[in-house]
Amino acid sequence: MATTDQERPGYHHGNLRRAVLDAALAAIAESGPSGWSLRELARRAGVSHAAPAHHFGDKAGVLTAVAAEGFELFADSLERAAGDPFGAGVAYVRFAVDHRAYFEVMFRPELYRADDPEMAAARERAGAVLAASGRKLSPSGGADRLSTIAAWSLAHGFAALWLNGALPESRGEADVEELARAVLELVFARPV
Amino acid sequence: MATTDQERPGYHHGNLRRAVLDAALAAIAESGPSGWSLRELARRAGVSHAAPAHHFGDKAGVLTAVAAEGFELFADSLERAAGDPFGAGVAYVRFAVDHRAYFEVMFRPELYRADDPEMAAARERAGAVLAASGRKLSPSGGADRLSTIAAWSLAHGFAALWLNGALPESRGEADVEELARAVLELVFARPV
DNA sequence: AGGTAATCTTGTCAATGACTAGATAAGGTG
DNA sequence: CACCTTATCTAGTCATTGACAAGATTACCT
Repeated sequence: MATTDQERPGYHHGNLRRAVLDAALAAIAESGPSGWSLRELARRAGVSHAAPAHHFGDKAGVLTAVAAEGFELFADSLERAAGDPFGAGVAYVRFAVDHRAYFEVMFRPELYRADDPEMAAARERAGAVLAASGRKLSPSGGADRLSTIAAWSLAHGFAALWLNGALPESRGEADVEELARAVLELVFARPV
Repeated sequence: MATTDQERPGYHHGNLRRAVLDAALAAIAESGPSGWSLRELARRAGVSHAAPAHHFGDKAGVLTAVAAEGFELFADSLERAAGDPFGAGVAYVRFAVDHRAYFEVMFRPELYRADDPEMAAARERAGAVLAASGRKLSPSGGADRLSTIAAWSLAHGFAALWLNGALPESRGEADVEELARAVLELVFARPV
């Protein structure tokens, strides 16, 4: 998200892969994961319309790279919040809001190549961190899987509803993190 | 979802609007809300490539109609399940799974005209039914709004994760309704 | 019967995704 | 330094698409 447009001297861009990814993230943030064209990314990066294909193959390739990078960043965020159990839930929501472009791609596998190895590895890393955080919510045995699903669904649903504007609160000046934490505590602040 | 392809005698289709909607629903179920073209819908309905435009204007118009119809059916489903409080949550998830094509459009307002009056009315009806169901979960005063958001987030998140295959359970032979009910009861089967 | 509006067709245009062939540069090896 | 291999990028092409315009056909109403 840094080196998008700089003077490009010669034939070779130097960092086209990064530039296209950044252009894609900007475009997704502006108009969703489908509201842009490969050729537009090429224009933004100042290269010919077919240049991005060399790095990503096709449009799905760009989105695969976005998802892979997204899951890496997501895992990092969740890890940093591994302290308290609510922290992971809050971090989940915060990531969705702060890195909306990544988030909107990550959980829409029909947009990209879900069998991409690099992407799958990143996704599994995030999944592992998530599962570890979930386990802290219910040290009891037995209902573990259920309460993990519950916590995940709660965080994911809140994030999704917030992002698509279904919650009236998201159109006011409410603070996402505050509200998310309140909801999580309401549900999980008792022994489960 | 009935009169898709029948012998079309003359110049006029007779029920093109319905036919295009059904074709859209089938196409969405097969390849998502963006994996098809207006012209393909026209081909499926057996009309010229520009015929659907008369009824829907453009692609967003088709998706607006899908969303409107979806919210109507959704409200119906929720109303039928208004008996027990968990029923609404289960019905939420069941609708998402049984009417996936509708659901995948409804909560993606960037795909259609979110200010369409007919669509907004249907959405608000569904919202009202949902709020009424949520109120039954917490007869207590005070935390009402929070627990409504929690219940909604839980059901929505579970449905979303199930649909996009993020839950390993959704790839096995697990029963959605059973699992959804278990999760809902785990979270809300105690005084809130 | 006649007119009006709704419905559908044909034709068109710029934009797009995907592909091909070829040009240019970078890096290593001798 | 010359050479070669490979990565990177450009230019050109094609079928498809969304959107629009103009005109043909039909239904409906009086």
